[in-house]
Amino acid sequence: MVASKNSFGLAFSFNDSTPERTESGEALQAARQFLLQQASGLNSPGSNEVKQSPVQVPVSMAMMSPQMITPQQMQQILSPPQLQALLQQQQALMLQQLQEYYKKQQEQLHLQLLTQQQQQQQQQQQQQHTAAAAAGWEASGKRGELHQQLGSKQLAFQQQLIQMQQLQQQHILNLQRQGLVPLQPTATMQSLQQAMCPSDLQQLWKEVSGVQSSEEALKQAEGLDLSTNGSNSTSAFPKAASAHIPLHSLVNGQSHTPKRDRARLFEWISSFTKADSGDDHVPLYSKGSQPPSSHHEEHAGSHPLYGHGECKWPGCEALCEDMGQFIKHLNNEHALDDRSTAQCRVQMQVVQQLEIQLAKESERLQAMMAHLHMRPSEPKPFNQPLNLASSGSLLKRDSDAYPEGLPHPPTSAATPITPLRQGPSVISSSSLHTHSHSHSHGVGPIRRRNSDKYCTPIASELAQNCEFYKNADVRPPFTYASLIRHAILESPDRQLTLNEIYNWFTRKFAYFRRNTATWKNAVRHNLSLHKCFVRVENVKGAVWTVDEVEYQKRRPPKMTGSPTLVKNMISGLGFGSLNASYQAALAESSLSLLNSPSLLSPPSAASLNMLHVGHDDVSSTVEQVNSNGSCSPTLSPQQYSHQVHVKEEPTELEEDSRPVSLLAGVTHSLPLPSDERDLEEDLPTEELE
DNA sequence: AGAACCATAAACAAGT
DNA sequence: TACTTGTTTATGGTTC
Repeated sequence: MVASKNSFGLAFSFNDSTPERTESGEALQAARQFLLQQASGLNSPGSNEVKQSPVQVPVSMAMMSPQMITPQQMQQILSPPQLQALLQQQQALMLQQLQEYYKKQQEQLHLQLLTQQQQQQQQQQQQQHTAAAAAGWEASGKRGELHQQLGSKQLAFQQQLIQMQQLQQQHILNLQRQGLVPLQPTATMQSLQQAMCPSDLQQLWKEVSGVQSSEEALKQAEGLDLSTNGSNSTSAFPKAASAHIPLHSLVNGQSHTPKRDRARLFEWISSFTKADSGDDHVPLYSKGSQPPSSHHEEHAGSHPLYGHGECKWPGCEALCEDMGQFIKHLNNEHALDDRSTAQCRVQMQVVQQLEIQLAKESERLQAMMAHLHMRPSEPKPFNQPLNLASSGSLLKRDSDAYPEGLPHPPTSAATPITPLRQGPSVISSSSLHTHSHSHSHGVGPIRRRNSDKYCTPIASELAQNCEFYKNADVRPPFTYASLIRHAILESPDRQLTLNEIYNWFTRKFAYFRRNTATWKNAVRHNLSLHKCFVRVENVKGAVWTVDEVEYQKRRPPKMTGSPTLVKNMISGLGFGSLNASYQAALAESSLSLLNSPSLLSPPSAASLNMLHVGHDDVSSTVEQVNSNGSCSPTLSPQQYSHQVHVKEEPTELEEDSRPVSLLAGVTHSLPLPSDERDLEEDLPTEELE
């Protein structure tokens, strides 16, 4: 007997053979893959409903293989606004599928209950006849015995069912935590409630199952430990459902679980947990990577509980050759009894709980997006159609397609093939590179190549997204060495003290405002390790300079020219916990790689258009990012050709430069928060409205 | 499998 | 003494 507590605090227990595969990380990965599959598989056969989604994913994303992605890569390859765009698309997809899933479950419940109601009536009639014919004492005794056996089975089964439901729920929670599942209390919850009215279902259940309600089953059904997700929510949940059942009762009940049921349950659970371990299956659904709505049951004459030749009753999966056999199976194995009704109850509560959780996570997501300035550019719901890759307007879009004040969805190296919905890749400094935007996002050949020798991958990326990095806690897709070099070259004297480098990091990147010990150590480590960084003694101490020759001697990351790798990187998604270290290097190099005309036939990302072909931000100069953090064009560092000399006190001009809200546009300003929380508090809440 | 690269952690020393 | 700065080593992850 193993009682464990998962990462979400959901207490559940398994018998000895508990498949402990629901590691959250794997689940997240599976969820990401699922989302990507959904995003890229809109045209896959069978996804009839999803296919009609107005949300579309750019071909550049759809063509990518989702299996080999790393979320961190995705985060670093895609520019932040592109991440946002992709996220939104996938959120929309996920939302749709969630809704369909709920509808499906409701449908299943309803149909099953109706079926059982009929069967119940038949059984009652038969029992009446039997009781009349046989000795009343015998008949009732046997019935009671059978009932008891069934009840004990049910208890254990229900417990495991609950656990399974929790696993199921956790998958969704994971998705939600990742921000992959958009939760919009308004439209979403309305539609969900339309699809699933708890009171109606409860009433329906009462009508159908009023005869044999097992008290234990009820307790278990209602005893789901909902503390993790409903603890602080004002849930409209039935009061009984909020009563928590002690863990030991679950455990005790477990001991009565027949082995056969356990085995089946484990099989069923495995169908979810398999996805966690990297399978290309969807955790949310019992089989395959498509939502249930896209399977056979959609066909005429099909049954919501029947698909892939097997029964889809929770925990069953009995093989049924045809519909007739399935109906028989349904009536025999899933007749109206305590177990079935309890399962229905569980299912109802799971659905209800999901709704509650949906609302909560929706609020959280919106708060997160508000904090990150990731408001969708329009007042639009997530499932608002995004610009299509084939949209010709994209190719013509000028910077004024995004009026000032609106966030300019930036492009990034992640969209080498087709444009995303973004126009200029500038988030905040829309005026900085407008001249290049006008044509750069067009088809490949028009890219503005090296015309600006100050445009390096890191420089252009930072120039365009400096406000984003400044405010969003997103790890910049560059190596420490590149960032250090950039900081040094960006300084007027092309030299910085260590402390000034620190300040530059914290100034430019919200990400580096925490874990200071870690990244500062890394900075020092890089300064010492790389020959390209030269320490120059000074009157005031030591400053660090860059030896460009040495810097460019660095061996470029070997991923150059590997479309597969690039593809995999691009197809990544999410903000997982994968190794972020090498991702930066890869992303960094990919920036330049993607600049290759051969790979960028239709260059979509304006930022790409300014990239060098070098392996890194190899330009010996630095682009227009001003050292005061204003991202405004300034003198080229090359104009500061004088020799290294004593540096002045670190300029804190940046403290005065007010980060521009990505949402409000460049005209707005916010005080630079010393802490992300400050920023969050400062954010106008209506931005996400 | 190994090399190369990168990030992270940590120990250590010298200077302030 | 405490902190900063700088060096070095070790480890783990990734890709080619």
